[in-house]
Amino acid sequence: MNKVVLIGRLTRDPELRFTAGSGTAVATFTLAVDRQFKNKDGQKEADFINIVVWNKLAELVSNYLVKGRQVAIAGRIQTRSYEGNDGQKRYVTEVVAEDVQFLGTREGTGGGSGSKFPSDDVPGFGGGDNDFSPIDGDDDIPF
Amino acid sequence: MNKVVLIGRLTRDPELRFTAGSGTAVATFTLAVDRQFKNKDGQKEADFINIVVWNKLAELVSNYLVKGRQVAIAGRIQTRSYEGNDGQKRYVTEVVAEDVQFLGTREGTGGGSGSKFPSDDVPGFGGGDNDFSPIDGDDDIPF
Amino acid sequence: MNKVVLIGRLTRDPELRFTAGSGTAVATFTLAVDRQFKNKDGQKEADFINIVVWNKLAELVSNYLVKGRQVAIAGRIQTRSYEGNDGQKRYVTEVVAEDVQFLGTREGTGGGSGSKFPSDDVPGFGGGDNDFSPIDGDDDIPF
Amino acid sequence: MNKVVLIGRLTRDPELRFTAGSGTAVATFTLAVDRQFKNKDGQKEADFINIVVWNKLAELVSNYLVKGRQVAIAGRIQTRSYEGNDGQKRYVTEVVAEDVQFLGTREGTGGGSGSKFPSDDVPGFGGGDNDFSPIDGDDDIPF
DNA sequence: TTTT
DNA sequence: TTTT
Repeated sequence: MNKVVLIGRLTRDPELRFTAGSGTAVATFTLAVDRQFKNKDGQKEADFINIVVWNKLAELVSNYLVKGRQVAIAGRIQTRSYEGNDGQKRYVTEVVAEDVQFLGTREGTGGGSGSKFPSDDVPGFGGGDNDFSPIDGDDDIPF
Repeated sequence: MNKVVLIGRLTRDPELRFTAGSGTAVATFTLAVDRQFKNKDGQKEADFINIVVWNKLAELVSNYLVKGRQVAIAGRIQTRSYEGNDGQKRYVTEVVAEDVQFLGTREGTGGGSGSKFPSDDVPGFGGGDNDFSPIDGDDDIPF
Repeated sequence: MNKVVLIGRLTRDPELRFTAGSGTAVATFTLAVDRQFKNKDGQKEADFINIVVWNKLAELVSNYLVKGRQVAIAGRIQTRSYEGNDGQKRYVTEVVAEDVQFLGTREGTGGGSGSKFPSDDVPGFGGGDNDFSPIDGDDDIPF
Repeated sequence: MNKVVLIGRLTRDPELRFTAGSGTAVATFTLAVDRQFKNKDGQKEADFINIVVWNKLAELVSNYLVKGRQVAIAGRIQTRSYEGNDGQKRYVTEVVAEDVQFLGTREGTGGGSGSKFPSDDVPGFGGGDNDFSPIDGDDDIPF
């Protein structure tokens, strides 16, 4: 059992890549998730959580999400390791998104890098309450 | 919104420390969480997720959990950064446990490092279905 | 372990009551949660889930939420039974909300019954990303 | 977004049925989920949550789970209505299980109705840490 | 109608 | 009795 639900805002536009082997689409971005309580200095803080999305959902995400956009994500925590430049083993913890629900509106985007948000006529994208199908990816990871 | 639920087994006995400032108890351990699907080579894999527990729950965890023990954890994902030995900024992602439910029995422990599991007479520890109160910690982190 | 996360819209304004014994505040409303997949007739459906909120969070909810407002809720499933008018035992399943995060903006409210949504000056209510503290209630239930 | 995670014990053996139309398998049972806190009388209470499982997972569940068995369930809350015997509309809230993870051991079963729990040799059933694939069902519901 |  |  490994279940995660997050609501936050993209800190940058998603990056879309494709695996070397099968050309599977992978999108990555970071989600800023506000903490529930202020810290001892009264500051509101956030956790910056790396998100990975596979397949068709990766393409949707990279087509329609931009920096500043608010989303809800359901998925699982995944850990990986890789060799650092210094030859040291590094460990990475990220969230593999299985569902992504767009929240808020074009107005709430925060500007980012130009509106890639679909018009209200795009089928299935009018309400900000879209929920995409589960995906999964087992390919070599291009990052 | 930042919610996590995990079921897995401790890869080692918990480590218990205390914050410099207020002496708040903090326990840390790693949870091996089996993946749902085998990889392309037919191997069962696991994610190794770092868990942090604060206050009274930290003491319970370090008193009663040992390597190999199965637990369910509810909490939230937290990210931190620190200066590496090489002066480089490193990022850490971990799960702050707010509830811990002990699962399985002494038999299922896998041995670990001697039985610290409480006898069935210890009030509130008989069934493997204990659920502890939420805790929170905002102190300086001693690790 | 009993954890729920929902995102949906209020089907009506919240109802606020107070327990007979201690005068504890309890708010109730129904959340329409869109299903992920259309049914066999191609219709989008929703689940209509009864929500119960206690204490200070009940008052916040009844002060600031109106019909049509989108929210994220974290909590737990609770079952109760009561005697029906016909003397039959009836069973109720509802979600006790422990956190409520307001989503969307005044514009997204759908009007409902007049704007009770707080102005952007109200401390802690500007962004639609407020998350309130856990609450709990063990009083006699006035509904 | 509609996500649920529960850990509890079956109050009875699962019931297996098949839809009229396509003969899809559906299993139902009730899960007793212990509450985290005792009530004002110091009693430990539980919530009794109805679970519905579809397709191949329904058959696994009905083959291997018995009354008393501890499981973790991930899924979603679903509401339905039906006509009561008195012609009145009744509302039902239940959890559609998408993953089921068996917990505990044969010893922890509580007997129920004879051991249907698979031997440790059955592939994929040795550890009590099996996690089955997501399923979904959209058929007419035979209950 | 409820489990350990 | 249901929301957008």
